[in-house]
Amino acid sequence: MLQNTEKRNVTIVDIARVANVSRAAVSLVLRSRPGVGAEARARVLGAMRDLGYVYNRGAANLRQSRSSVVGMIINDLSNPFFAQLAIGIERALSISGYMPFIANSAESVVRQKDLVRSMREHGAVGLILCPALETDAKALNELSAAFPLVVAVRRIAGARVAAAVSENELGAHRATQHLLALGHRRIAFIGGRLTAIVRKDRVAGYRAALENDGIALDPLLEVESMPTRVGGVDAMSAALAMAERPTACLCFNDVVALGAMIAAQRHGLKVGDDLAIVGFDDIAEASLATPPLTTVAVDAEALGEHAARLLLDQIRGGAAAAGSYIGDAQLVVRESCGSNAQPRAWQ
Amino acid sequence: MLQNTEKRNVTIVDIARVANVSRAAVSLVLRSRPGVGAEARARVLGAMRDLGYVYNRGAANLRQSRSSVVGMIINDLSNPFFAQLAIGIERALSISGYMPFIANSAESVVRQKDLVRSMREHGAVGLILCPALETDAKALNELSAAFPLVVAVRRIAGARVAAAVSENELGAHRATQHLLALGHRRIAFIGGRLTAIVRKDRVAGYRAALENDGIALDPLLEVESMPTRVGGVDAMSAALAMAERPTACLCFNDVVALGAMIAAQRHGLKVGDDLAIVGFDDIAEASLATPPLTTVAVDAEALGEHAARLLLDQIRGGAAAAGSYIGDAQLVVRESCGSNAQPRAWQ
DNA sequence: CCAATTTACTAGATCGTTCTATCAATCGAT
DNA sequence: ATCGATTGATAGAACGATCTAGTAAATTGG
Repeated sequence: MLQNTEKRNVTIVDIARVANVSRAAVSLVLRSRPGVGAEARARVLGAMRDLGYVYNRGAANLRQSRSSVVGMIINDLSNPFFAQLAIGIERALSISGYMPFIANSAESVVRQKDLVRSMREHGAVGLILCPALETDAKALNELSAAFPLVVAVRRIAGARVAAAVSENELGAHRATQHLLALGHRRIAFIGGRLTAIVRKDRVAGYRAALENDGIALDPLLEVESMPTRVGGVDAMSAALAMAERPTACLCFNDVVALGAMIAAQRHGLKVGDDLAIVGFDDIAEASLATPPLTTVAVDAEALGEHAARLLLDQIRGGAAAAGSYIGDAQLVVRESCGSNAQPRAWQ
Repeated sequence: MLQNTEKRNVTIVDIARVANVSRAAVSLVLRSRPGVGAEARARVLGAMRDLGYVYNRGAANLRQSRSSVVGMIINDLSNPFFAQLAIGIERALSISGYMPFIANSAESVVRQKDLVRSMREHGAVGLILCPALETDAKALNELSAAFPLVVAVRRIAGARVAAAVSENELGAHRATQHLLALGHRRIAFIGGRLTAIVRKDRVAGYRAALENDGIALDPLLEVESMPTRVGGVDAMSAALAMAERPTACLCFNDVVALGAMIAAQRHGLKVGDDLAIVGFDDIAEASLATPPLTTVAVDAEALGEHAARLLLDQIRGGAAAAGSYIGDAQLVVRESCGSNAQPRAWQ
């Protein structure tokens, strides 16, 4: 096998010279277009193999002034829900012929800003963003005006941007109704940041369900935390330190719920018997927890697929499209609110 | 704010015209190099802001024939260990001024191959690869000869490539010794693919520890599976269906161990009392499982950091460097092998 | 057999940036 | 004054692909 001489990488000019054709002919072969004969094509292919040619997509993009890379910025890759979402988006985009690049903002708005800039500089034709907490709506609107953008999972207050999110209010309403139907009257909302719209939506569903049953809201029962496992531990510890403990908790999401379960067990409570816990997302761990976690299922793959579709519409259809997708959120009853075998025994 | 006319994006030529300087001057300002006066620089900066200029890194890379993007291909982003590794690598690379792009091969060698090609085409200057199962060693050697490459976590049989891995054999040895010290004599190795070197190394440590105590190896006790949670469920189910059940299991990794715990609980066994389970990796879930999982801790962040360093050495130092890093693997005793409070009570 | 079409192929311009010269001032220092 | 540095600025050639507009030969068809 011929080795690259290390000083300069092989280009179509080298191929053209070896195959004894013009650059243009090589370019046609590369893109498998008609207009070049079988024997010439064979010579080109042979030369490419022999010289170890690698296509320079950057040069092609420069000339064509369009590329096929799209960016994907995830706020927290260590959260399995977002990892799953990233996988879903990646798959949907790559079967449409786009090359998605994933990056992790780790909930840092400054890192997120750098990443957005970098991806635009690298010629991304669009961006799917799971925005970091405290993302500025104005900056998002400006970005969206200049550039195909879809936000996923989290809407941002005041941002008029295409979005793929889920039925947060309805899902939380269903979960709360379930807890009410089980006889609970003192139900807490555990975790999540106050400023996050997702939390506001879920809290709205939670409050609506309580008020519908004529239960007075207690602000103390809405505990803030980071949307992480340790956040869940903290928030639940705070809730259990209250004078009048809740008997059931709707958690901001599953990782918070898993943290909350840890905290409850540390306090000697048996989740399911002494305390009911509901999560949100239905990540893989939820069904494997002890006890298995009752949660509101969000189909991350579907969310990813629709986010990808919204982005492609925008890329292909100009700046016109700015639709949105709202995915369903169904309650999945497991055992963290009491054994499934004897539901509503109190009725 | 001036809007882009949508037909053509603004370039340094536009900036130069507006600021009344040459392209070269704009380029100097962009890279904040000397050779342009204060007032001209101010005019350039103003024009950039007004026109909404975005730097075209592709064009710059083309001219300089070098870029700052490096690729990162992860075999399974849904495994928190690899997600954590990805985060570690990303952080290490980005503080060195490189722009890492993450992609997920989902254990598919064909997708992995496509991704490698795509990343080279996009001008990546190097690649950190967590190879998919069944990755071909020859292809890897050829790639490494032409291109800075580091494999992380998994070595590949026959591949002479820079690698950042962990003390798999020693770690498994330590874990097995721990189980032996607790009095176990029938110890299974659960999960992982037979062809994976990581598994071979861990099995080697497991066997060595058993033989060192004069315990005969039983091939039936080494159960293969996919290195996933469902793989763990399957493998443990198979192990529990055996005539002579194991009393302790060393699992290929933590996700397998978590799956194994599920299977054990389904069979009515109490993990820690009826059956001892040890994992490998120490992912975040390990300490939060019920019971908390005893495991062999691998520092994913450190592994990522060293993988990044190895790659940077190769990029900067030419093809010379091909060192490797082997990270420590310490046993972390929790409760999945019996309560920590009364260890070795049988002695 | 000649015009019209198709096929195979190519030279040169082009994308947006950086690099290499080169040039005209300005500034000291001989 | 004159020479050499230093500073500020610039024109034109790269980088590696694609696109446009064209040419020469082969094929069709009446």
